[in-house]
Amino acid sequence: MVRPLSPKQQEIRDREARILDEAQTVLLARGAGAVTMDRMATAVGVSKGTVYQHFSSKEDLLAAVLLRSADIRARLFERAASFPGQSRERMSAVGAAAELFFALYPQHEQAERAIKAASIAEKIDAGRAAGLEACTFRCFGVATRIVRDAIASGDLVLAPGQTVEQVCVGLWNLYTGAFLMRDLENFIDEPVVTDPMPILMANAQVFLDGFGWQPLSSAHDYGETHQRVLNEIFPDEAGLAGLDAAGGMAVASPAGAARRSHLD
Amino acid sequence: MVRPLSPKQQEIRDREARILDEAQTVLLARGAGAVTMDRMATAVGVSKGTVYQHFSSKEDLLAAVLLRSADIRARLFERAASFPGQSRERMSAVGAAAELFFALYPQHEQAERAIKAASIAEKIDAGRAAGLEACTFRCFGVATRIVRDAIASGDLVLAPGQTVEQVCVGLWNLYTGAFLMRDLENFIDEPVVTDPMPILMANAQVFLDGFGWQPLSSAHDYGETHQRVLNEIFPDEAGLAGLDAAGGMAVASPAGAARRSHLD
DNA sequence: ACCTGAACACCGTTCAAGT
DNA sequence: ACCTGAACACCGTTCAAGT
Repeated sequence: MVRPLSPKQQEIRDREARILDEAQTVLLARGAGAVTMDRMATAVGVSKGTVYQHFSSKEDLLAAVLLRSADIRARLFERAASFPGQSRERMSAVGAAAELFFALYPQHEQAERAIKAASIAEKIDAGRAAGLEACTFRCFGVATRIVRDAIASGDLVLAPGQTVEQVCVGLWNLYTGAFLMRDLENFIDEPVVTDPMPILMANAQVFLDGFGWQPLSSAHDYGETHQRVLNEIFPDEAGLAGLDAAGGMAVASPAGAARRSHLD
Repeated sequence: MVRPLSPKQQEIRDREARILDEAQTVLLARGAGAVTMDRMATAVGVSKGTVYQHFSSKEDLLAAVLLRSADIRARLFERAASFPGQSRERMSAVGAAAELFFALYPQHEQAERAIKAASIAEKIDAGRAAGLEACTFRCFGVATRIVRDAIASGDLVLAPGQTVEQVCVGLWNLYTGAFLMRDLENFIDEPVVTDPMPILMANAQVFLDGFGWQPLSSAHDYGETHQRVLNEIFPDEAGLAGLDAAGGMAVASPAGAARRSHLD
């Protein structure tokens, strides 16, 4: 494994990275529909046939792009879980990681959905598909361990019939639902909702309150925890994402979230 | 308005309905990607040009299909809200309506997302686009009124900073997140989650518990309410959807939901 | 006035011909 | 062994020519 690559191998490796970078850029800027094999080929200065030597289909190329960001997400989750604090603060830190990831890669969820809908599995390299699933598992694994810690420490007592999985799935659904609502707003003149993101932060806490996970949001300021997570764990990423880790108004506290709506 | 249509007008109307039916069928069976203008034209026995006299683009055609089902969803919500019972039971009835709709039109959310992502608004008839938004507003309106009733009756007391909109958005996010997770499972060999739907029912109740909406799920069997809603309000639709309104095992109670997972 | 189907542009994918 | 670009199939969209 330590053997250096031949110049040829190195060139091929570089080219693959350049294709991935280009695809990532176009994906973020203009969506999965704008990632065409032609565009990738000319942008990188090779022929279409060469692109197909790296990726067996357009879906496979997108899967490769998503694999990189899915791995980043899993790392963000893992780092968030290391936040020193009570179990519920650590889960909130994972929530902050999820928002951070969405701010950095808003197209991820949508694109993953698109390639899965469009492709009979054979179009995607099996290793890549497995890798993508593995990243999701890592994210669920992080959350699962925090819930277990909470139970072990007595912060959380599940009612009969409630499961660890249920807590994780609920949070996941709440977040993905909000993210998807958020990027739907891009295409609508009159948005249905004021701004989904601060509402999401507040609702995640309401959900955990529903399980009786201590300390309840009435007894602890999770908006402040969120701020500390950005400052202490993700200072660089929060800056990149424009989330202003320096504190202040940029991130609303749950209590201040969602003040008005044209439905009220 | 009472004037009868000329035979020609009638023929055109019929043809439009047949195109919509065909598109609906293909959408449900094989997804938005399989709805091609060619297929629609030959299925209905006209030329492609004629299809374009009815719909200005593929996205416009899909929007017309979605408009019909969006209207059905809004009606389901409105009927659910008429369930005779306490405010939280009525909100649970709306949840049942949402699940029913998803069972009947699993492609709806996904397809609405697809046309909005793919189209610079001009590709969709303005009236249709407005109609689609109006249906979403009707759904939020139903939920908003129930939350207001709950506050008026004292069943729900919002904490400072919490809003009516927040409750509705949270439920909407939880449901759409679960639905999207559910139909992602179709494309994966090893699903991440046992079965998202019973977990969703349980989590919606946890979320409402988090607001302290009375009676809490510990004091009332909302699984039974769900069953009654299907039996009394939606007997026909539940049959169509295969949800077995007759009661029994087909719909899990929150307490019985989500018993095992390979992460546990 | 309405309908048809050929024609065009675009994109994913393949492969014979080059080096 | 690797790369190229012409060629093919498919799909959305348009429009000149028919009725």
